[in-house]
Amino acid sequence: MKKELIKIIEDSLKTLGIEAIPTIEVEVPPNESLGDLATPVAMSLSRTLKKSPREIAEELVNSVGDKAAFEKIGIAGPGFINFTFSKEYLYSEIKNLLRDKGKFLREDIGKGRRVQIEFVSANPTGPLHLGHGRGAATGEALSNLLEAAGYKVEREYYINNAGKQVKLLGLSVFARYQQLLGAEYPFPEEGYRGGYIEEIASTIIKEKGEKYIKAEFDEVSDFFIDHSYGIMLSRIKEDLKDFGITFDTWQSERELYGEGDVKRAIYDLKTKGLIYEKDGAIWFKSTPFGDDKDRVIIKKDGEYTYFTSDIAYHRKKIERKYDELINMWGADHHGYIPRLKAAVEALGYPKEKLKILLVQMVTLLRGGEPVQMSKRAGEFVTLREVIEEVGVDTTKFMFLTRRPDSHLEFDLEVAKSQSSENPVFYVQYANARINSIFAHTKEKGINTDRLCDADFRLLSTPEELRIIRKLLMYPMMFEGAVNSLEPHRITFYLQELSGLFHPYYNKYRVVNDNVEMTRARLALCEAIRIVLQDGLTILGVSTPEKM
RNA sequence: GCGCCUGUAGCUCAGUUGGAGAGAGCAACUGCCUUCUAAGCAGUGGGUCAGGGGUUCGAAUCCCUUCAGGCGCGCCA
Repeated sequence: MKKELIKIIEDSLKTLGIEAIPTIEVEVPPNESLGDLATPVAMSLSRTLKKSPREIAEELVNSVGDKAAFEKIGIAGPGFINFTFSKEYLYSEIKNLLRDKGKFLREDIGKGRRVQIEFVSANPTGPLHLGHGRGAATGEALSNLLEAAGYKVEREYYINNAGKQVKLLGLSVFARYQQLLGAEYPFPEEGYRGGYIEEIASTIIKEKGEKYIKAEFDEVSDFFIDHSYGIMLSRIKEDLKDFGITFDTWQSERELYGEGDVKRAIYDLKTKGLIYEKDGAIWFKSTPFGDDKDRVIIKKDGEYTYFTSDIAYHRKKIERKYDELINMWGADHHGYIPRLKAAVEALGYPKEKLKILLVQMVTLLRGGEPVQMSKRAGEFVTLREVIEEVGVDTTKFMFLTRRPDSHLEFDLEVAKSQSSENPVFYVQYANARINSIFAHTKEKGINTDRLCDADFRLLSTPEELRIIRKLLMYPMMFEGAVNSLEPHRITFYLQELSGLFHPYYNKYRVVNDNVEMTRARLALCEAIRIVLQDGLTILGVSTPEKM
């Protein structure tokens, strides 16, 4: 719809002999009585052509070639050109949708380009909390969206299993282990205090008995660390699975050390003269690449920093030759962006290749009161608890009806009390109702084959035409969502589409005495169902047959 | 102190990358189930787009500034 219009506008500009044709912008007019689509192009041409916008608009309108596609073309306001498509055009497009939905719904924007999306990547030192859930839902929806747009998408989870944090996890479990067996052992100051630490300690007792009692931690640390983080990681995987999130690859931080990636990264920087020593530590000269200070990559005590392995990690990503890299981070890591981009650029890669999307914090409330989310203190509500309390689809929709970079207040009481009113059900219900209509046709023995051949001219009520127009907007909305990397646009679109269907359903009977009319309306319902299911699938939300 | 994000209806949030008279859901109130699912429908009320300047044909959107909230500024991850 949009593409065709742009072409028509371009053609008529050419007929007018205008040489410098700008990128034609097309938008939806604020009021539907004005038309289906509008362009402000006359206004932007006004300056270069030294003519008034309305004058240009009139010339442009007069030179439109394909008049049959439009019912009317009007000029309004300061010089907007409003296009109202003809019914014939709408009918032929809806027919295309039904005939070949893949071709209609999909815009091949990616053209097979490879993109890797790294998201969640929570430290395996505790269960996933709600903030991780937001990243998970958003990352999954974005991945699905890009995949639908013709990108080859790889979803990756980066496992921080090498540093101080997993060591602290091991030590926390070790301390609990000793305490459970009645041995005196001081719990680490900064240790993880959640109940899961004790659970892990108990399983170790069950499996290994008192084998490690009164041992030195340093001697058994490998076991405690590996065992503990292994359990945490498998729990995280369970949580993600139950939340409906899948990953293609799991990159381990340890592996980067084991396979020499870290050494190679340092070597690369060294040969570029970007490494120096100061105060007993080794530094990476990141300031020439836009960072505000240089960064330590090997500490005084000989240990690497987290940043060092991250450099290696991103070097490896780039070596894998993705056309684009997307990292989805919690917004609390935003200060880390300049240094990582500096590293990417220092290694000789264009930093535009790496896009870092921030997902803002989730403030968890219960009845208006903030709930603590500190992992260390062990007081936090897990993602699992939330989805058990309010449901997977509702939780996802809570996240996907918001811009990722907006702060979000998630009140458990509100989420629960509203869960039956949640917009997700409104959309799913529209789909379920349509299923129900088709179930009804079966009982009545109505032929639902080849609905694309129905007589669309029978769809002439304002409601029906409005629905058709909305359906035809889907590709335009889809393209916008892809280009801006904003899956939440789909969420809003689906609500709007459902908001047209429900009143229609209420006012008109799809299955009625007129066979041809029934088939035409069934065709419309089928088209709605196709779009609803496509959108919900991209969002990672289920499409129940019945509700 | 510096940097990033946010401020739109009572509440939670959209606002198509600068477009036309500012939207949705929830909450409140009034009606609608013997016919394809009432998780629905029809209707009513609700705004200084945080404040102030600027840029231009045109600003919730861009720039400056003030205020408010959140988050960062480690040889932690």
